[in-house]
Amino acid sequence: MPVATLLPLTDVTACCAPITREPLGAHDAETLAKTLKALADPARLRLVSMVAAHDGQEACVCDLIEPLGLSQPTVSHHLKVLVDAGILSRDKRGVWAYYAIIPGALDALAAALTTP
Amino acid sequence: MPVATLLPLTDVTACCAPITREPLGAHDAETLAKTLKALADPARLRLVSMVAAHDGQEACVCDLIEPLGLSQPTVSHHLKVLVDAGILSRDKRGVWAYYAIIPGALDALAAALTTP
DNA sequence: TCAAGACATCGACAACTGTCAATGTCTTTG
DNA sequence: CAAAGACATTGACAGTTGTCGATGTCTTGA
Repeated sequence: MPVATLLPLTDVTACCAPITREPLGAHDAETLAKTLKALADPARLRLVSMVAAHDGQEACVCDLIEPLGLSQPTVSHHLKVLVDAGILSRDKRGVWAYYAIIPGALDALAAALTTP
Repeated sequence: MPVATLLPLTDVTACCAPITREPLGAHDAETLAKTLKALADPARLRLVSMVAAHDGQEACVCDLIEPLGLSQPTVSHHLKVLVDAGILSRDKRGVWAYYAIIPGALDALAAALTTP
């Protein structure tokens, strides 16, 4: 398994200048779109905000299923999308998998959307 | 035709607190997701940045087709999605339709993603 | 070693999305 | 009025996505 696949699929942190500064190249647009797509879903937005608001800024899947109102496989799927996008981190401790927001990820995304 | 459909389909400006402050409600998540979905496409991201970087912060469809490399109907379609999401405005002058970024729209979106 | 439980993965299916060719609408100009 | 041109709309199609039930994997505790 190549190392690259262990890294976030989309690294928006070092992606591109704010989109209102200069025309976005095709490649940068693809990268930024992938990250935005990961966030552009009601269930995933709620997951991110639930994780952020949880005690210790982390939460396990079992904390998220019931308030979200979706099945366990679906919640796992959404969390995987967010991890692959570099928005959440996953830390397996014992039987539980704890998810947390990667510091700076959302800010980097926001920065790409605005004029500084 | 009810008046409501003339307004932006998603009004993220007055949508919700930053998603990292408190768990997002189902309705707010839906609203925010709709706006993000509008932006979460490479072609539309490039359109937004091309419009922003164009002379006078506005551009007509004919300015955008060739650099984007997509067909005219497809470009029109993407522009409509962005207008419906409240990100771009459309101003028809003569034969041309000029699109511009609605001031504050992207900033409101960015603000919803970060802790202030 | 076995049972229970937390989580991930798989397979399937309906719904949605991006794209284009063809066509329609409306404005300008000859 | 007729022709040309800018843009929107329609219809169709392939590809993607969100969801769930069923099943697999791994850890803990008896």
